[in-house]
Amino acid sequence: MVLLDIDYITENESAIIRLFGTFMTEKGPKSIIALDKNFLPYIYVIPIHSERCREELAEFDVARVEQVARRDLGRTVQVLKVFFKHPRDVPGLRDEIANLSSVDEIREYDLPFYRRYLIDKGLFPMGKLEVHGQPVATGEYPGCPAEDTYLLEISEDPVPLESDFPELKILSFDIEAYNPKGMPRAEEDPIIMISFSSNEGLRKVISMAQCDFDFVKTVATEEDILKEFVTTIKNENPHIILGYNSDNFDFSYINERAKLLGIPIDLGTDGSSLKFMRRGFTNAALVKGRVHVDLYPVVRRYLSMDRYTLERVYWELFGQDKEDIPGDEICDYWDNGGLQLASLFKYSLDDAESVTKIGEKMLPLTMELTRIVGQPFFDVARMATGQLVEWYLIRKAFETRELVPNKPSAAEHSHRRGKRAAGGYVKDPEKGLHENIVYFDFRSLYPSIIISKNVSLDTLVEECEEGACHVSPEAGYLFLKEPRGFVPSVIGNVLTERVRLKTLMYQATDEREIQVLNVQQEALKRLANSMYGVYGFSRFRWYSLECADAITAWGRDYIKKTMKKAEKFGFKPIYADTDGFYAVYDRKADSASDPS
DNA sequence: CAGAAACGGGG
DNA sequence: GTGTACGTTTCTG
Repeated sequence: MVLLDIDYITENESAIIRLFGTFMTEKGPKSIIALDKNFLPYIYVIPIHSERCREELAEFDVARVEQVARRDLGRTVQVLKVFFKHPRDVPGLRDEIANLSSVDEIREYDLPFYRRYLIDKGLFPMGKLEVHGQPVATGEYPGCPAEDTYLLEISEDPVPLESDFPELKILSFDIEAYNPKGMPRAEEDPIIMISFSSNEGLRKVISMAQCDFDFVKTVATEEDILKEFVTTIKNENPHIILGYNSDNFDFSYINERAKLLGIPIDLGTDGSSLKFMRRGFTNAALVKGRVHVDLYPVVRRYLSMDRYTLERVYWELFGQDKEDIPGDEICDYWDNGGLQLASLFKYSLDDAESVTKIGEKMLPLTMELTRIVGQPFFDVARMATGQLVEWYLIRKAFETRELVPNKPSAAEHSHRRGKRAAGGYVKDPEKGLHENIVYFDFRSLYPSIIISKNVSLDTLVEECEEGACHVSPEAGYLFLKEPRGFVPSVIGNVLTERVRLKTLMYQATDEREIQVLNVQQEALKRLANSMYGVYGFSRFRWYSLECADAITAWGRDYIKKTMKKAEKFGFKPIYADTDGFYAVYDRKADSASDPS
């Protein structure tokens, strides 16, 4: 099966992991839910005194305790792996355990259960895996009553398989609501149209209004629009549902109208209804077993524009204007009928089709990041790059038996924000119109410094033998040359893998293969380029003012030295920023030979 | 000027 | 859900 999503449910006081997937049958793709009953949540406890700690832990209602060896800041430590009976036990018990007199510190106590599962089992969403086990009749598990879904209880660990990009069915939708007073209010303003577009050619607009277009499906009431909305999605059975600002607008609006009118929006492959997850101050709309992706946050992250309206994004990606009906005129177009109503139908469908097109352009990168970072597509599509890097490192830490540093407390966070590392070197540009400009820049300056100077939390030392350390300019921080630090080794591997993929890409002849390799190396580039920020980002688990400071100090040192050298050859710098500078060639100043 | 509040996308 | 965005712009005292 291809792993689309993951969560867990509770039955008889214990947690059951649900792997939502899809597999091919002769009749087309079929949804599958694989259940795993054999995974327990755990945290690490670093004891002051191991025996005494085990005695104190015996008083707690935990499943079991194991002693294991892990790496922490360059040292091997013996830690206790404390298993709990249920994820919900963790928040309460961890604090009590942290306060025990025999406990120094607790670690990895706040990783969501399903993410822990993916990491520990070596599974990657959007990748293939093999599952073995017993089929289960639907209805035997809470929340698994969907008829068309294959339900399986797994008897051994899922086996991850090598796989190409999965071919996924994408269904986009867009709603129009009646809005006589500006933005529509869900308590009173009805939905008047819902349009669909799929990557398999579906074009459909549901409305209670009539129109001659073949894509229009006319129904009697708003209730019927919502029912037809649910039926269409169930029939199309897409892997991915796309919208634009659908987390906060379309799905929220549909949910509120459906509640008001008593229509169930049971779109999940387990038969569950639409859910909303609070992510900070914003919502994410969740359809179990399918991946709902809101393209708005995706586009905001990957494209740099002044505005992110659907029209602007479409223009940016395809260089074409899109027909637009200003928001406050939609109710007039609806009320006036005739030609105006017809163009409203066209506009609505066009929006859904634009979403499909934008999705086809933007999703491959998100898909690849999902397969590298190893967290659900749903989450990756909504994660900031800092989060992506962090979850990538957490997985790498598990693979190399490193303990993950804790998230900063609120106090620690504000303390970190108080003092920030100095930035890159900037030389203000010299005024005037310059000719014969040359540009010099370091390729991936900061990642290169991290690797070559072994800048890492576990290599930073107070003192060291002559020649055994890299010494940073200015503050003089010491980083051991050996062994390789955790973050430098991860960045090193990412860059090596990227070089390998680029080599394969240049050798490849198949157009599709070239495209895929290109997206893969792009994803790694994105990851490597965000990784240098790990030390400077105040929310980050691997934050280190010393490391951040050392990196920028080396950066300033390199750029200034390079500029000085360039000046000797007659290049006069006119502007510099962080990892590069602009210079004009001044023949008179050139004391050396041919500057080329 | 600093800190608080609003904003984004959507109709 | 082993949880609570985010970075930037505009307003206010």
